[in-house]
Amino acid sequence: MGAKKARPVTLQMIADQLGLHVSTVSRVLHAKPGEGLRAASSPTVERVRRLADELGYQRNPHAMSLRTQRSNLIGVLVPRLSDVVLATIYEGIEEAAAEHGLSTFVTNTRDVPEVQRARTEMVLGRRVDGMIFGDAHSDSGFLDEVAARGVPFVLVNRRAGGHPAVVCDDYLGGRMVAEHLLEQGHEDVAVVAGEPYASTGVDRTGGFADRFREAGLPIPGHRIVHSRFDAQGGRAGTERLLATGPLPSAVFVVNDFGAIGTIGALRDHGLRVGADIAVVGFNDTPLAAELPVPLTTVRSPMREMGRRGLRQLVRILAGEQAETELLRPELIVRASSDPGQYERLMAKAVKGQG
Amino acid sequence: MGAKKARPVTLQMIADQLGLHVSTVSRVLHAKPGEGLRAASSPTVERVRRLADELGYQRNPHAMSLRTQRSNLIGVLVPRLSDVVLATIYEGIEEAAAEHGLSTFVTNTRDVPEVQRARTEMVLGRRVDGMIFGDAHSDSGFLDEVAARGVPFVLVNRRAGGHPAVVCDDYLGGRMVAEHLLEQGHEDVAVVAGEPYASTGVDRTGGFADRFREAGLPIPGHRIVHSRFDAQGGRAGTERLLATGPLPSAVFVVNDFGAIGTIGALRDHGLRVGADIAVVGFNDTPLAAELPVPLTTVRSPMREMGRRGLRQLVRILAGEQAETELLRPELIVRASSDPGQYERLMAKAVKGQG
DNA sequence: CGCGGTTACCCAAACGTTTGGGCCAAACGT
DNA sequence: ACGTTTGGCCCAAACGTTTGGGTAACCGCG
Repeated sequence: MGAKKARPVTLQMIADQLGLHVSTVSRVLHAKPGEGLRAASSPTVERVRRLADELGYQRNPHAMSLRTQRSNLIGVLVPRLSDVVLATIYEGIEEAAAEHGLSTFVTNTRDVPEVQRARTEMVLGRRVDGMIFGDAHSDSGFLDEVAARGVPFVLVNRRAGGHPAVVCDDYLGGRMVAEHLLEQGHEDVAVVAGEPYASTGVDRTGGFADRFREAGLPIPGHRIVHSRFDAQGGRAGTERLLATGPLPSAVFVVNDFGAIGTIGALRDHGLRVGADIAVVGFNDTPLAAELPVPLTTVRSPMREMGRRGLRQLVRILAGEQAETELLRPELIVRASSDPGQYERLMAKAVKGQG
Repeated sequence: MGAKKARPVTLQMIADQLGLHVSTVSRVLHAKPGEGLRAASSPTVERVRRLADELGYQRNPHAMSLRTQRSNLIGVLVPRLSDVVLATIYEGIEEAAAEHGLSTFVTNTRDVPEVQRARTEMVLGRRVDGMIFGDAHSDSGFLDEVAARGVPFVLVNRRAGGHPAVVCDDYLGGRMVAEHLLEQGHEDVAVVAGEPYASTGVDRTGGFADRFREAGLPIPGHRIVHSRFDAQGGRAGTERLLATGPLPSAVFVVNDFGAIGTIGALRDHGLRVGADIAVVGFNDTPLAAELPVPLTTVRSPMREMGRRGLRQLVRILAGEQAETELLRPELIVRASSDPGQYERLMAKAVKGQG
């Protein structure tokens, strides 16, 4: 392998080759249109530009960051990237970051407070310009501390303590689900509400419960259980629901992956989702539509949330005021809670078999 | 907001406060055990250490990288983080990186060659010490170019062109699936083989097909279709399979998410997975077990793959020889391809209903 | 011809580290 | 007593940029 480790080309090299001073080259290549006017004559500019990309010049970001005290780096904390919701939000963040010439730095905290602290320090140690937290805990004084230290940041997906955030209107989403189930005539419903420290689950549950209360059907406490946000969590939560009292006619799981666990648990109990019991999820994860009984769910604009989160952070970095954004959710009704669709599904199935 | 943006503490500040020279402080704080012995007297060392963490000193990574020409940064390219397989691998990478004092830098390429190139340049522009590719295309001269430039890298998940890689033994995994289906007496099987440029799908299909050929049951070409690696891809591939010729008795989908699409398509055709047709996936994604009819699949050590990938890269960076690793897969038989389990499932269901 | 204003540059300091080489004094060896 | 070691530190250069401040040459103008 003739793998030469050629020393990268620097401004100095370009300057020497052209008989110019390094500062001139710097201005020619990097000065913003507004200020670099008197940098060099246009033939010189031409020569510099040509040589620069002939040699494949790439600015050394470390030198630049050192000098300017700005790294163009953003730190992103998420509970876990293997959660498709956060992964998708991150895709949005990264996309938008690239458009702004920023790079991102993402790390998993598993929703463990000590890890959040440790990773935050680590990321800050990397001298990022700002942070995006996708793992905010609503109780968290931690974020207040971070804010007090003057670190610019925004929250995405979950809100907390009035810090600038870009989230889905989870409360509204919850109400939409309630509205839908009420229309279907459900009166005895249950909620698998997710982790109590995450605003997502709490708000969704809140909107849902409020709407039912308004309909004169308040949801009793034992019909609301907390659980982890994954399939195992949904399964465990559902088992607890099934263990206490009679079967509800519908269950709202605040997250699609949880809903899959719920579906598994119901199946184990011999219950047919869509027929014996309605199930509704949240997020409209790609596989919701592909499940054997397609899942009713609320579509939240995940990628857009990431994009806007980054945009807000950029505004903060520019010294502007950030504003919390509430993105609009959309209810997607499928067979898991719609007898009409369920019927058609089964009809097709029977025909296919015959 | 009393958000003071205190200038971070530097070696210089510590040195001044202690009446020492900055180089002494540097050696005290950062010299490796072997070489820093004669750096300072132990009382001095004590004083420096104490003051450093009293002031909360954090080494400036940009200055350090600039000086040492080493960034302790690793660039990671994946097709998409919203694919739980890659996300999990990345979790492993990140975990291991943290243990080695490295930070990672991950970005999505959507398997689009131009994006791969562009992102690679971008990441290299950030002066990473090495790269991990999770999106290798088997045809790719691109990786050869990268190697020729002397960039240290390893591949994970997919192998290509003899470059150092850490992958699951996909060929063996495919054989295991074939073995299992042969035991169940299947003679007419089909494969949804994924993207032709990804070694994962190709190898899995290869192992599967070889085993069937050895059993005297070669798989005809029209029984193997290519498709994207997600649910939509699985669905589309399956539709094509169903459109051509009689129903196979089993279908091997080289990826769990694809399998979900397959299940959706079969359901639309009125076919009961596990009864009318067997389905097998790959990767043992968390939801495979939770599906209404639990999915037989091959467990691949994804997180471990990430960890080992990073370890190999570290070895390369240390000047050692990297070696390609083949991780052992494990067959997980569930109801989607096991009549016994399927029976029990249905029995429970009926009992639950009664 | 002197003068103000451009134009087209150069200079040098600074950002915070790391690191090879000094230097001085004390301890040691003979 | 006199070299030699070694402990404990300091010096200064270097990494590649950015940026506020020159300055020399030239132009137009009165």
